[in-house]
Amino acid sequence: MTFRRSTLALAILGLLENGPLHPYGIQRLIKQWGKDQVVNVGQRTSLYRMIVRLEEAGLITAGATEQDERYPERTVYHLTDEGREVCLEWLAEILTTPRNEFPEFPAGLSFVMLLPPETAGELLGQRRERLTKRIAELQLELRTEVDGQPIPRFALLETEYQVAVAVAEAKWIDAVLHDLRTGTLTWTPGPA
Amino acid sequence: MTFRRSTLALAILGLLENGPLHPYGIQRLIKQWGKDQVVNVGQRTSLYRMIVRLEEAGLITAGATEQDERYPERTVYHLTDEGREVCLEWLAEILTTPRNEFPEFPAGLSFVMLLPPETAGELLGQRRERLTKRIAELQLELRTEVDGQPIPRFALLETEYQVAVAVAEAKWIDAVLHDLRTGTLTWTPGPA
DNA sequence: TGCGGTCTAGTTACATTGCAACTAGTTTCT
DNA sequence: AGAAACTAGTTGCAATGTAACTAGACCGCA
Repeated sequence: MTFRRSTLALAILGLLENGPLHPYGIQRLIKQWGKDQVVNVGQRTSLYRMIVRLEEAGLITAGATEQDERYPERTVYHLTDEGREVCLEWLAEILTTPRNEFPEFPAGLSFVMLLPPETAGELLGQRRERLTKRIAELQLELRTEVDGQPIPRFALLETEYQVAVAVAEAKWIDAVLHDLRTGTLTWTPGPA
Repeated sequence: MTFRRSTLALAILGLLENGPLHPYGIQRLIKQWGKDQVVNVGQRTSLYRMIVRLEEAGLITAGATEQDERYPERTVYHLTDEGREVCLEWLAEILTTPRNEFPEFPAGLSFVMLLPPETAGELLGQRRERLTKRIAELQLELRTEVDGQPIPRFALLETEYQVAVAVAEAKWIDAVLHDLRTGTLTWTPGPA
């Protein structure tokens, strides 16, 4: 019964290395640290369900239920030794092995020829604009300070990476837009 | 009842622009055109289910069932006008709007600080090697010929894009590896 | 001619994820 | 006082992913 790995499970285990925490606290922490950019915790449904499954699998255990007057009781979870192990294993696999996750943009690209080249150009132009904004946002994040101190670089690697990739995409689109304008790249629309 | 978009659904509609086809034929075509790099058709389960749902939604219709002596009967599907419309709408949204799909590598990166910096370096070094191979494979694909003719560029945009992104990732990793070696980037392992 | 391997063409079952909506109390702002 | 936003979940269904199983056809070769 090897537990199937996922970014959500990794994030939960990873955060619990930091100390025991209750579900809502995990979600808040992910958001506070900006990790919600790389881990999907939008709907808490998945989070709660994942926590249950992790407990069943023995990777985390429920500790005392904290009782604050004004909040409903909150069960605090701890990382088990096995959980710690699994977390590091996953980390190693994820870092070493590039894996195709079928994002939608390349899939869309592979059907551009259904559109007239001018339309394709307009659409990609819009994407280019949005990418510019996104890059600016990410770069802002790289420069944010907490208590007057910049965040240490090792805690921002994923953002750095996202910038690198987004910039590469933007450059590639620029090249394509150029070739569309000059007519170097063109096609007759419709089924190949 | 707007049909939820997905790369698989897009691929099916997109391929049917080309002419009516039976399920297995769709899968084969996706593989032949190398689109299986960007559209997940590994298990046919999803494909068959998607076809059923697309038909229920009226985006495709079952035509005659082709009867070849030696094969089981194969129902041929056609694109409907609505299907054609939806396909183009999706294409426009996909091309214009960058969307976060939470790949696992950045998620992993955001927990590197749990590992000792040297280990992180080794793991990323392995990734770098595999990326090199992957890039070579993709570039080979860009240069393949069919009947002595190179494939037209507009049919290879998604591969071009994948190369651009993979190269950017490789360069970023190189920079990180450099900074790890020089000690510019470091941290003390364990929970932050 | 029989054997293994591969291709064609699916189905069944179960695990996991994602999305939407609903409950219900609390704090904060205006 | 009322509206918005936060805390802290639950329920239910739709969609996707993963594994494994069936079953006939074809292909090379020993």
